[in-house]
Parts: sequence; structure tokens; C-alpha cells
Amino acid sequence: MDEGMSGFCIKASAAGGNGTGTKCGRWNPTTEQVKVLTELFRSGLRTPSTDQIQKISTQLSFYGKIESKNVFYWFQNHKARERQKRRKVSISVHDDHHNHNHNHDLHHHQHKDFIRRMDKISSPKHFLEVNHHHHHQQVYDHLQPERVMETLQLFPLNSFGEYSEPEKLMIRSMNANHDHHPPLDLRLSFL
Amino acid sequence: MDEGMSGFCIKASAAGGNGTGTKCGRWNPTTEQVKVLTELFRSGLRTPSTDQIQKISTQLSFYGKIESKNVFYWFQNHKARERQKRRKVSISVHDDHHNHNHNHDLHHHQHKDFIRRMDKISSPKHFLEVNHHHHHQQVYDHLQPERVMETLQLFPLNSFGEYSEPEKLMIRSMNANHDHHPPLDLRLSFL
DNA sequence: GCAGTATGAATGAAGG
DNA sequence: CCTTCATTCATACTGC
Repeated sequence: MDEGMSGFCIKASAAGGNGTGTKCGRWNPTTEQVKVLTELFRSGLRTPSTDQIQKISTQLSFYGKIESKNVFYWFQNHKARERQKRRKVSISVHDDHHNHNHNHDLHHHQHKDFIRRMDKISSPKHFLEVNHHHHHQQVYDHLQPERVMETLQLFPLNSFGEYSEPEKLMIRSMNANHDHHPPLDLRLSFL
Repeated sequence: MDEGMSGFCIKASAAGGNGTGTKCGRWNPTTEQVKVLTELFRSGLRTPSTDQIQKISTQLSFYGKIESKNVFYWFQNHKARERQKRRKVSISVHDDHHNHNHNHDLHHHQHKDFIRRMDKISSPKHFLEVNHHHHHQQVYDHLQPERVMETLQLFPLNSFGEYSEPEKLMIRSMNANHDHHPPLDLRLSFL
């Protein structure tokens, strides 16, 4: 998992107002690019479509290396951060001491799609309820370092990456037969 | 930004590969969990059934805190993003003058987020291929610094017709009236 | 050089 | 499934 980290971009451009250098790794927008993007944003563009992204990217490529994804991410981030700042501030300003229901109020209204699927395919009863262990401390159990290999030796960590064909088939068959009340057992021990 | 600490999550995890810490708010898969999930995915499992999800979840819980929904979402996201990622988004809009590199994609996974939109929303034909087709010739053509286009037609579309006329004008003036800028032009007419 | 910060990139989680 | 939001991770940049 240790990234290869190929990050060694020689980027000379800075906020000062230039746009030279720029080689690899992560995109480093030139001031011109940022300017255009900002203008577009201020113009009301929040979530550009594919076409728009492409065009913007193409145009901006004149000022320097850029890819579509950069434009996409830029807008995503910019929008998100604008909102984030907004949120933080507003919370601080008129906090009514009772306004805590939209930030980290996690769970309780659960995910629709997930529930729907769960509910349909095979009533998991308290599939979600299982999650209701918030009053337990066992949550902290997992903070244990990775030295708890005893009971479940399902995943030989040193065998990842490659597996035999028969195993693939097994998996496949399992996957193919899971419609109603699948008698299938997904034992991950095949790994 | 400092405030990042909105939550109370002690996220000690990082790209370094770990499995400790992390226990609040959003699920933070350990490397082992990711590994297993990835393997399952690679094995052909795309949309696990409820039972499968449950089993996977149960098994993965050995490595750390996890809930069924996490597994569910993981597969959904991974599948979607993987599919679109496959779309090859390395649009080298900017021709490599002499820079033939092939080391920028090796580190982590690429983006997967924006790809989705790219592939589907609009041009189902080819999004990236286009970049290879056009050699930015025409791009430069109407990017001539000297050529000042009166156009500032932002977005002919209407997806976001939020901007007001004044703003268009502002942009326009900005574009057409750049006293101290050489070849810089902010024409957004390409959209 | 390291700390702090701004921001690009990735992905978990939801909504529709 | 597709689109979007939110949070987080990683890195470029700036200042000390």
C-alpha cells in the first residue's frame, strides 16, 4: 500500500503570477487558469457537464497542462469548500444551542438504496439494527493493533493477489446464484 | 484550513497502511479490508446480495470496525468508478513537446469520481478520444491573443442559468479590457 | 528545514 | 444505476 509516490513535480509557478514549469504529478493551475475557473464559478457555474468540462479543459490547456479531471475536481472542491466555510461560519454566528441535527447526526435515517436492497432481497431483519451498538465499547476493540489473528483465519494475508482458477469459479457460481434466499455461503476463506 | 476537525474522529490512519485508530463517523477501511474487498471484486463479484454483504461484513469486522452498509456502498462505488475509470481519462490535451513520461499513473488509483460524469452525461461517443483527435490546432487558432472575440457567451445551455446579466458583462469587461496583461485573455466564449 | 495552510485528488455516503 | 455532497488524504506552497 505504500504508494509509489511519484511526486516530484517541478513546478515553479506560484501565486505571484506566472505559469512556468509544471511538469508532472498533481496539477498545478496557472494563475490564468485559476482566473478563468473562478470567473466561471462566479458566473454561476457549479457543476459543469461533460461537454463544458471538456471545453474548459481544452481552452485552459493553452495556458498549461491540464486535464479534464482537473477541471472537474476544481469545481467539486471549490463548491464544496465554499459551502463548507459558509457552514462553519453560520454555525458559529447564530447557534441556537439546539441545532445539531444536520452535521454529524449520522445514522437513523439510513440510506435508502441500501435499505431497499436489504429489505427486498432477503429481510435481514435488523440488518441495520445491528449497527445499533453505539452504546457499546466494542467499537474500540478494533483499535487493537493488527495482532489479533486467532479465531478467524480467513484471510491469509500473504496469499493475496493470486488465486487459482477453481476458486474463481466458485466465487462466480456463488455470485450467479443469489436471487431469492440464496443458499450460497460467501465464505471468504477461499482467499 | 484548520477547522478540519469538525468531527471527533481520531484518524490516525493514512496512506501508510495501518488499521488502527479510526472509529468514528465514516468508515475507514483498513488495508486488509480493502484488499479483501478488492479481491472479491476482481473475482467477479459486482453486486453482492444481502447475504453476501452480511458475510463479508462479518468477516471483515475481524480487521476492524465495519458495517454492512459499508460493504454495500463500497461495491457500489467501486463498481461504478471502476467502470468509468476504465474509460481512460488521460486526455493529454497538451501535447508533450518532448516529454514522454509514463510514470504519472502508477501511484495510487486515479480519479474515479469525475469520470462517471464524463462518460455518461453527454458525449457517449468519446470523450477522451476527442483529445487525441484534435491536435489543439484549432484551439490555438482562436486563442490568438490578438484576436479579441466579442463573445462572452458563457453557457448557451441553461443548466445553471443563475448568473445575471451584469455578471456576464463583468466577465466580458474583464476579458476585453486587460490593461496590464499581455497575451492574457479571459474569453469564455468557448462554452 | 519544518510547521501551517491552501488545495488537488480520492472515496465514503446519500439522494433520486 | 447515476449524480452529488461531505470528509478525508496527500501534496504544493508560503512563512518562519
